[in-house]
Amino acid sequence: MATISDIARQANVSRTLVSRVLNNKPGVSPENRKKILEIIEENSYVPNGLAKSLVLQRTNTIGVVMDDLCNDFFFRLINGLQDAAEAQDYNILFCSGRKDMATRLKYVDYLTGGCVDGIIAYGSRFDDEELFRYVAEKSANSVLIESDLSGCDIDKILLDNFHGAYTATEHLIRQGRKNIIHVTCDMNYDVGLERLNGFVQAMHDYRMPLGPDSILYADHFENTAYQQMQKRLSQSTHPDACFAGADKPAYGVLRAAMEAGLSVPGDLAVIGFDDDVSDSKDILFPPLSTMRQPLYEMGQAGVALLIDKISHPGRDPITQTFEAELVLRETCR
Amino acid sequence: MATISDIARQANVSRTLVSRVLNNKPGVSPENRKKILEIIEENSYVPNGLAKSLVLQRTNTIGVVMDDLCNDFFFRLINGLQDAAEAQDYNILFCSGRKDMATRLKYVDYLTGGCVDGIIAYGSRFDDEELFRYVAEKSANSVLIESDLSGCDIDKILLDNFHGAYTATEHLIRQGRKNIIHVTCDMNYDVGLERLNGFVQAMHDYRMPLGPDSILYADHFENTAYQQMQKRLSQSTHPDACFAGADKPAYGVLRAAMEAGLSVPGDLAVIGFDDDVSDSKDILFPPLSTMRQPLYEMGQAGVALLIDKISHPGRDPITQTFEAELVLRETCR
DNA sequence: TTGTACGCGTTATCAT
DNA sequence: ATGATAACGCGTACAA
Repeated sequence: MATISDIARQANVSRTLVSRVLNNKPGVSPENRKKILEIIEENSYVPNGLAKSLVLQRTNTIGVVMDDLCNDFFFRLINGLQDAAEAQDYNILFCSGRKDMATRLKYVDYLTGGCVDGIIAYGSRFDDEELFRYVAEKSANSVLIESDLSGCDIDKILLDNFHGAYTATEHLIRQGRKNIIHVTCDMNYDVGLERLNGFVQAMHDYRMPLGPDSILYADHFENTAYQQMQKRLSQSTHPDACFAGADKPAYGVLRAAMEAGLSVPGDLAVIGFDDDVSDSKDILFPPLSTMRQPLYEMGQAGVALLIDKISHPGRDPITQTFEAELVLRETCR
Repeated sequence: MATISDIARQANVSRTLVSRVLNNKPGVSPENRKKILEIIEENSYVPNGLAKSLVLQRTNTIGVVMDDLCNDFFFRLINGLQDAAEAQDYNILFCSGRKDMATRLKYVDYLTGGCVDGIIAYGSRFDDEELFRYVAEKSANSVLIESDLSGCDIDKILLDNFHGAYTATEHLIRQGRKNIIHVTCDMNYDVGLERLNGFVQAMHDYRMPLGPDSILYADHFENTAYQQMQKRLSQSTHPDACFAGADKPAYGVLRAAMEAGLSVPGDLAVIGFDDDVSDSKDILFPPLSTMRQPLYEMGQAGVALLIDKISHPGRDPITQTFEAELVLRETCR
């Protein structure tokens, strides 16, 4: 690996001149500039970013920690993060902290070790809390997305899951539905509880019946919700509307309903959550009404917040909350 | 940000001692070690990895470049990469080089700038070739997965797509199928062409009829194959077997066939490629027979190759080829 | 326009 | 056991 000194030696100039050429700065004679550029090309020299960052105290790089990368659901989020970062000439790095907490914390240590200017952590799993607290403690420049960690001076991008769930439920109620149920998403995530709470609150506010059969506990797989709904439909009284805590369970509900011969949205209206475009279900099922989570915008906002924090060290933490938007499609008119 | 000098000053010792404590090395009195550890804790000090890597000329980090991260299909690959890397105490970083070539090359420049010990590049899109050549040229330590770039001294992990396609087609032929068709995956990728070639070669070797209707051009979406197959089934003669270039088009074929009232595998046998477990189609469709691509193992092997190259600089490039495995499920017995 | 010298934060060598 | 010093590769005042 050639260094700047090697280049300087070959060009018979000082490292200063080479540095100036590298950074397109003035103060180099045209002849020298030309000669230096040639030698750089010859050696296919790449400046050492470590040394540069060390002296500049700045890497122009953002690190992202999330528990799982390869999930279609994150498509919009990752695109939002990347677009915003690259628009500001930041590199963006992704770490996947699956597995045990020790590995996750090791990645945070790695990232806080100087290779990035700031960290974005995504997720809302209950057992991720330790990770997020660690991030908040170790790194001055960090923002949490989707995780409402309390008691930490840290920037946050949140979605109002409670309000979104409330809105969806309210819509079903106002539509005149009488027997509304909720199928939860994975309750290991904060969002699961928040959405459940929103549902319950809306039902309560409108004096709607809420019994043990009103809530079906599922997760973010289609199958679980499908099976739960099958069981539910074997009972004598059928629900006429369902708010699901995520789109995947909503599809499970749809399948069970259609197999049971129910018409959608006639016999059963369905609203999901997230607007998870990962699956091309449009042929199998009627297009799903859902609470659209603006993940792209949330990713963008996260990066904006982080870059703002980087350029204004010590400023007070900011929390930015996004609202989910009711998108009405075929399963609920 | 506290530095090692800050810690040393507060502890009234030299940086040397602090460094020894940080790296669990002997030569520090118990009292000093205890005091230093306390002060490190107090300041929640994290050593600067940049400076450390600079002097050690080693980062213990691997960088991965791929065009798209958030795709369920990469689940096994990413897990293989991570498991292998972390087992050897390497950090692993992911960069997604979507968008324009300039951005992609920028990430390669970034990675070759010293922040990683080696680079793994994944993909086989035709227009990625420039990227891969750039990687091969700029970084001594790099391995390409799934891309058979010619004329480059670089380690490669390949899948024998031709042979896999040949095997699948051969199986259908030996099963006594008479009218076999191939539905391609995205032909913008090398793998698309290789699998098509394998199909054609097998058909040719066994003297099977091969006409313009024998090949349906699709991509890696379910819909395209679905529509192509619908069209194909509107013709008078129906195929009795189909080898699809990927699992998603295979599902499209299945759907069209089932909607047309064909029995599977009775009227139509189907074999896919990849064993893409991303979708939970098992309820909708009979479990798909497929050529399983050992992505997890390929990821592991890629990391192993890279680490080997790092520890044996200058060794000759190695190419490792994996075979796809025929997994027989319901759609073809 | 050009070059010298110092500092970024760390580890390693060699003293003491 | 402890500490001073050089080195990693780079940017940048400052001097020439």
